[in-house]
Amino acid sequence: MARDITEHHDVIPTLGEIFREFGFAGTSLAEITHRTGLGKGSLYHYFPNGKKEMAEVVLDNVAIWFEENVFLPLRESNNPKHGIKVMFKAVDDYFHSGKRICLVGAFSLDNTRDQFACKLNSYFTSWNQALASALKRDGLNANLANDISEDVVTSIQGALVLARSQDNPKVFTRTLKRLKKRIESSAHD
Amino acid sequence: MARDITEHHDVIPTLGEIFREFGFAGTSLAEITHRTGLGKGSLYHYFPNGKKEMAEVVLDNVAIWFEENVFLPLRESNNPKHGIKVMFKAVDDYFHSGKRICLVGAFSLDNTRDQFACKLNSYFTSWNQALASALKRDGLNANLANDISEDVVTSIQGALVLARSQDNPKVFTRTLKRLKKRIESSAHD
DNA sequence: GTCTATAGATCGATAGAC
DNA sequence: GTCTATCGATCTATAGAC
Repeated sequence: MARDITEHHDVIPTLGEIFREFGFAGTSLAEITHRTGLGKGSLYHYFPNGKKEMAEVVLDNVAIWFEENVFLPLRESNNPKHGIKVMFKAVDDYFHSGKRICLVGAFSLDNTRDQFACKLNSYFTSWNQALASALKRDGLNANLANDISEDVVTSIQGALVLARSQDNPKVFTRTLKRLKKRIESSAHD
Repeated sequence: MARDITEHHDVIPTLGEIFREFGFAGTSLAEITHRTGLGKGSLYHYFPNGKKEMAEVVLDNVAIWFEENVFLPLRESNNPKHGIKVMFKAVDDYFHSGKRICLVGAFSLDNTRDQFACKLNSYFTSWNQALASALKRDGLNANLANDISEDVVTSIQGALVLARSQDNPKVFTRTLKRLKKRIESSAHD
């Protein structure tokens, strides 16, 4: 685990943005020293296991953010409809309305996946289960809730891919709108 | 453009699989020489511009495959319903029922995107337009056709991300099934 | 703690023999 | 055409001064 770097609390988000931009394999320590302003000595002081450990810390922080801002509201909101609304707002903010990619999705696609398999897996599993939980509490039967939940999480990931490939964030915002509608209309089935 | 390599027609698919496994930045010429059995001299003879040109040729081949096996049936099938059926079958085959990722999607996520922006963009645009065309000919109004088309292409990409991250191809096959149903039911609105 | 210097491996790409 | 040898750059990681 990385040492305490509370004095450099801004380093972790920066690392995240670098990994988003270059991918794991494409990120070099030279780029990291440049963007963080920290020399290699400092970086290895905080992250003795180097680049891999930096990525792990970043992924942990992503997980914490989603746990607090997305999964928890979905699981524990008294009003599940409100929890879902919170999710959509948080997701739209987090991904900058389609201009920012999902690090977990990006890491999932090539063989860097193998190094972080557990974290990547649990991110999507947690999201899926939390959303399904909210949908069930909202009155949907288990099968339909799981179905819609997988559909939503899947579509969000795909929309981030398309938005980036087309350089058009609106693909993402359109998808979010479509998904909200689908959830609303499914409640009346 | 790469020189004629008809005598090594099996090299391009191999290159594709390597890029799928390691990503563009993560693919080394050492790995390529190892997996293709060709020395660097041969590789640079066929691909004077090196790794980037190899990726371009691979992306071109992907585009050709989808044009022939997916986009063309969607656009020109006398029976649009049949064209859509062909699409789902071809997609399921191509992505090995969720065990194979989409190279275009993978290249879209990090900054390798910038080098291939045009090819990545046109892949998704062509798919979207071809599917929307089939849906319109099947009787849907333009707005709904575009909506569903974007939904389908997006969901397929997302499903490939999730299937890989969860190491569970069934996420992909479930998604295809869901999308087929959605298209069927939308025809009756 | 943070830096510079540098090791040691690997990178993409080229040269030139055959 | 295909290979080996090798260049110069860049990579991750470490060592050690301060």
